[in-house]
Amino acid sequence: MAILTAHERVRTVMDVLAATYRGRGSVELGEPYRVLVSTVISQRTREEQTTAVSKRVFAHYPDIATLAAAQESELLGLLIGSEYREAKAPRLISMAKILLEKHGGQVPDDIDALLALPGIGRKTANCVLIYAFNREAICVDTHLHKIANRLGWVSTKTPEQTEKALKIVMPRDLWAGSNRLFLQHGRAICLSSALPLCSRCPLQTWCTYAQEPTAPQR
DNA sequence: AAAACGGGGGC
DNA sequence: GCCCCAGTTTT
Repeated sequence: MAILTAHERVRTVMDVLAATYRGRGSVELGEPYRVLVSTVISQRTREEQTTAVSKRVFAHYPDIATLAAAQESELLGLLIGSEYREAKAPRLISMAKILLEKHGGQVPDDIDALLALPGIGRKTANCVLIYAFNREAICVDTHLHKIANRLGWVSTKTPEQTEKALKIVMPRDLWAGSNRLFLQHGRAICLSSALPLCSRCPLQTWCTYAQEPTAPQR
């Protein structure tokens, strides 16, 4: 029996995920402004809420210039349903102003420029690189961090360490699509709580957590 | 590295 | 009422 490389093992598991969550493994590109803003809205926020809130926000502020000129109180109202909206509202407006003043009204496609924007951390910056600019990046959210550790692919404390470790273990062509795939799996099966639904999980045979559950990782 | 931030929806 | 959730920033 052939010995599988780490890349081959990871690919096998992600093929199963892609088959389980049809369509979730492919990357659909969007307009950079919309990707950036909807990704900020999505921070700590469920997908359904994100969709509804984003729709409202874009109806009022269709581009960077209109967002930069927004009244904070109005934006705050539109953001109801998105977590931490009181922090997000002023940051989104100041972000839009910075994009106008320092980036020629464009969303930068550079990780460091993105990280320098208010309210943009590593997770959001990588999401923008992936969904706005089709770059090969890994967007590590709580689900990917948790599941990569449970599967035994990495053994890391922070999302940044996970990103670095995954770039070694995961074949490059799977990086970008891993985001949606693991999000879907994390909210359906591999729950953050102490009781992930391992008995229903298609990855059991490859998973160290399913074989020996330990404290949940978030 | 850990704590603070902070609120809507589902049960 | 209680618990959970596509993070970022500050200590």
